[in-house]
Amino acid sequence: MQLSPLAQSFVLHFGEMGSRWGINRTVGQIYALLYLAAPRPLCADEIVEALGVSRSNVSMGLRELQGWNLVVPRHLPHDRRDHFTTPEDVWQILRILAEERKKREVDPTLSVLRELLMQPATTPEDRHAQARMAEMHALIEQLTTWYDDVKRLETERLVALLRLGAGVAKMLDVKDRMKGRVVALTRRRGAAEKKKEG
Amino acid sequence: MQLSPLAQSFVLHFGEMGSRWGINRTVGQIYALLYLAAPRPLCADEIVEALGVSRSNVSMGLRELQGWNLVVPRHLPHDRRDHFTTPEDVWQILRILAEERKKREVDPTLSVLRELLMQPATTPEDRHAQARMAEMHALIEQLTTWYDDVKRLETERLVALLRLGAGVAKMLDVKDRMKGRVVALTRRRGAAEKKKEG
DNA sequence: CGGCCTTTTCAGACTTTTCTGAAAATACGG
DNA sequence: CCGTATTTTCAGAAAAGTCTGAAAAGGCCG
Repeated sequence: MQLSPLAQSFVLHFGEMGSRWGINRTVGQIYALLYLAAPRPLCADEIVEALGVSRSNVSMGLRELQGWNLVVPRHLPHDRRDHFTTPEDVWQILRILAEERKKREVDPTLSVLRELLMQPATTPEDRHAQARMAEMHALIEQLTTWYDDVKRLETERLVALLRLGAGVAKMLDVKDRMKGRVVALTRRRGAAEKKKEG
Repeated sequence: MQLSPLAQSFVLHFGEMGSRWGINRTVGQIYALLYLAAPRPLCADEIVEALGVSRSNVSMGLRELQGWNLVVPRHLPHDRRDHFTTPEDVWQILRILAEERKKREVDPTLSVLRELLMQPATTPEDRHAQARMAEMHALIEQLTTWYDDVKRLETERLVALLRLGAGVAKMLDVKDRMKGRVVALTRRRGAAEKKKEG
């Protein structure tokens, strides 16, 4: 499979971006290629040919991508070779990406912060340091709580929420003005257990 | 300045995480140190002593952090040396981080996608590739539009929005049930220009 | 200006990461 | 089982990134 200039540009761009995203060039390129091809699965040799990298490099890249759940293996009938593809739905990809990055980039920090906050602080410096850590911890908790909540929405609702944007904040004002009437309505639908209203 | 074990752990963790975040170890450590010390600014030599890295390394690290707007220089009276600190408010830090990461990690992709989508597609493969790119482009546009909207909120409101979480989606349901009454109220306050209702 | 203190630059040493080819392992049909 | 097709592993080459010390540059005050 020879890449068209169009696909080539896309693939090369993802290779470049790879470094900024903390993945390596080849991995970025493989992903880009599979993304473009989706839903058609490619086998390793097609990837080798399209990208001009070694077979072993592709093997390792595919393994890493599977570790991220960004690529899934597929078996085609009458073909012994493994084939690979990415989930087709971009919103699904977004969810996976968010989940995996959280797991790798946020969770470890959260757990270190928790641990350090448990330790007794003896000096004023340490007390100050813990106060700073507590602020960071609270922020991350708030973000991850929001994320855990939002990620459960079906895509259609997630899109609606995004489209609304800051409009939500305005709705909060409205809610305040309505002195609890919307809240009451929401409760009636069994929705408001988890949140604390103003 | 000698680091306590508590501060040490925090700093080392940020050093480690640095690689996953696409920044280097020293830069991560310098940032962690300044974050803990904030609002007290530190001079380069204090950083050198605390981290045990070379003066030149600190100089480069500080420059990078200034490029990210995560660290700002300060001049202390009666001291010719430059001092540095991070913004004290974690929400402010979050905003800066989001903005800079978007600039480096999202915007370039968005512009590549736009460019590639402008090009005429001749083959069926290219048409398919462009369709895939269009999906990705639409997703990113939606996310950045939401982000541009939300980032303008004052912190207090942003927090309220986060606390609400997926509750927003429930509010959307309520809105539907109320057959436009909330929308009308919102409009009266001049908030709903930009969004398309159901 | 000249001396002193501070910061920046940068060539190259060092470290880490990426990539490859060759060999080993695995899977599968006959 | 055997032979073939395919994938994985891995040692080391290559590339990329990080860090340092020495030297240059910058800035300030007398």
